[in-house]
Amino acid sequence: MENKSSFYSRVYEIVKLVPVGRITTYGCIAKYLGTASGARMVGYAMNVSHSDSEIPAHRVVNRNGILTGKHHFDGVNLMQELLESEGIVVKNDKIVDFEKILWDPMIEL
DNA sequence: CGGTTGACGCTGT
DNA sequence: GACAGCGCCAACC
Repeated sequence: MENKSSFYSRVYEIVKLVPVGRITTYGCIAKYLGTASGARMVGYAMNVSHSDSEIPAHRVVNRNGILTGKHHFDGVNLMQELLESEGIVVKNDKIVDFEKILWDPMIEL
């Protein structure tokens, strides 16, 4: 666990801890980091996460369970494909049973 | 050191 | 119920 001062590094660690078949939200991560209002920062951190191929950014969605960041992937369908590949059902760019598979670091940790 | 940005969230109309 | 605007905080130029 590298203790990086960068806010992003912390986000990476959280996302990496998300188990397969589960997802988390920007707001939950932001809140867990102490910056509840900085949900945008979490999303921005994911953008930088491209340097780290170990980060399943597709498991991170907005608080509605919508694949808001799918546009940032290699392909618009890639994000949904990855989620479905892990057993997550996605419909209309939204995660089905989103609340059921939601993995909240504040609760799980 | 200051301005801009950004994969969000909430409240108001 | 849908849409728009504002706020937040941290990194980047």
